[in-house]
Amino acid sequence: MSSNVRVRFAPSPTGYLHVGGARTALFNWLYARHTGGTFILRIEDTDKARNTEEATQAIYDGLRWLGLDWDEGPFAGGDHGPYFQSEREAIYQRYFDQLRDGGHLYEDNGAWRFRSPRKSVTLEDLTCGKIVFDLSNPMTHPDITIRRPDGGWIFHFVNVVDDIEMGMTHVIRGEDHLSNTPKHLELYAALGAEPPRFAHIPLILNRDGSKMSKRDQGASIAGYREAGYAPEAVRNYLCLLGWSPKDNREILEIDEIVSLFELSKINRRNASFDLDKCYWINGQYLLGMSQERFLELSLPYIDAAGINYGSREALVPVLAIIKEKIKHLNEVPNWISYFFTDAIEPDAEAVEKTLKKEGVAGRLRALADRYEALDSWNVAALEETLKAGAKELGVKNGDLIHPTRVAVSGRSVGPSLYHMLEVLGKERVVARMRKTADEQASA
RNA sequence: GACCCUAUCGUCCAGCGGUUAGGACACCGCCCUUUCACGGCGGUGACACGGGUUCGAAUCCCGUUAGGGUCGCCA
Repeated sequence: MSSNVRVRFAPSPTGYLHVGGARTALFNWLYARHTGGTFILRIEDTDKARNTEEATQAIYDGLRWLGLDWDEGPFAGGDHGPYFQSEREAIYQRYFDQLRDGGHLYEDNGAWRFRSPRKSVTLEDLTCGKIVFDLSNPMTHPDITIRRPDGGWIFHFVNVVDDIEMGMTHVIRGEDHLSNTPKHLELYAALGAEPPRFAHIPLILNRDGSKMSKRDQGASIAGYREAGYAPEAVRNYLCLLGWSPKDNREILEIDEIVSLFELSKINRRNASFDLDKCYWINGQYLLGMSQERFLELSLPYIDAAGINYGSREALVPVLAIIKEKIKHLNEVPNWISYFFTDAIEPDAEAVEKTLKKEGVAGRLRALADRYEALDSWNVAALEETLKAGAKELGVKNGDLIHPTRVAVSGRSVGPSLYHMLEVLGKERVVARMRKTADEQASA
């Protein structure tokens, strides 16, 4: 399916990729993919003083991480370039001349301003509906500046020019631009251009209702990667902020969201960002994803932690037993480290609570002996042996389970004990149990 | 202040003239499980307020209030 729909994400590289910006990009991308149109990335770097290379990179990284591929723009090419406003000087000059020759501009202290026709402007917004703006009062709606005394261009002008030049059919942007739209409409009219259709989407606020800014928790897209979120989970959550499939489902494949997505179904209310919900969705994704995907996503965190796992194959059974236990990928290293080293650093609290008990050393030795004698090393045999051992020793199952867990992993929390023992292997399990028993006996 | 947008559980969404106002997160119980999670069952919890319209309003209209946005030689 293809269409003539052309939409764009036009960030200004002055900070990091923010969830609000990512959501705007996402909705544009969804609409392009839904309609079979074209998604364009345009970098609005007209403010030389505030633009940075890192911020531009963060935009690329964030969009790629979320899987929002663009069809035209930096790296992608396209025949409507260049895609950096800083490289479009000649185009702006041409449009500027057109406006000036048409008598729409006047100079004011070296800056150039656009003379508003001072009429009422009607916007047929695809998500907000029909809105009429009365721009007749110059006190409340002053003429906009389009060019600085130093020759630099102002957002309103270059944004409109580029949307004309790049053939945009729809402009999907944050509601913070809603009040700017009548000015843009005046510009389109003065330039004799057909304006695109507009769709203003609600803003994302903090839990307390305040506007989300770069400093707020959860604001930076890069932060989600660092915190161990799966990109598909964050993307799913972002889709739900202002849009829904209308049938109470929340975890949806992106392909299905693409097919269901429509601008008219976007909410009108600002939404506040709920980190708890995003966290839960991430857990759901981790739970539901394939072992291969889990491995692929976990690897960077494992490598960063410097765990010497040998081969990917060695990682597979270990990751398989912790996958449903964790909610964040950055927890993976801590959950698997003791599978790949004997240099365990025991958790002091766990040792104190479960190992510093009367008779622990003896019980560990007794179970270690039984385990050593085992012919088949599997979950069923391990469980059976432990329970039989507890019976013979006259203790509760827990009196063996907890010390064993701490002895072999150094932690009180981990995967299912029997699965953990199975993957660890007889040799290491027996050795660690005996070593711990010796330590406790001599302590 | 002017203009614009918005108003359903604490949060995110359903609802679009007649529902015991539904789901999810969070929270609180219970079950499962001698770890931690997952899962299951149940519970607390909302139509901002005031006027209309209508036989009947969460749903339509007006006002008030509240929140957000815009009013830059930022984008």
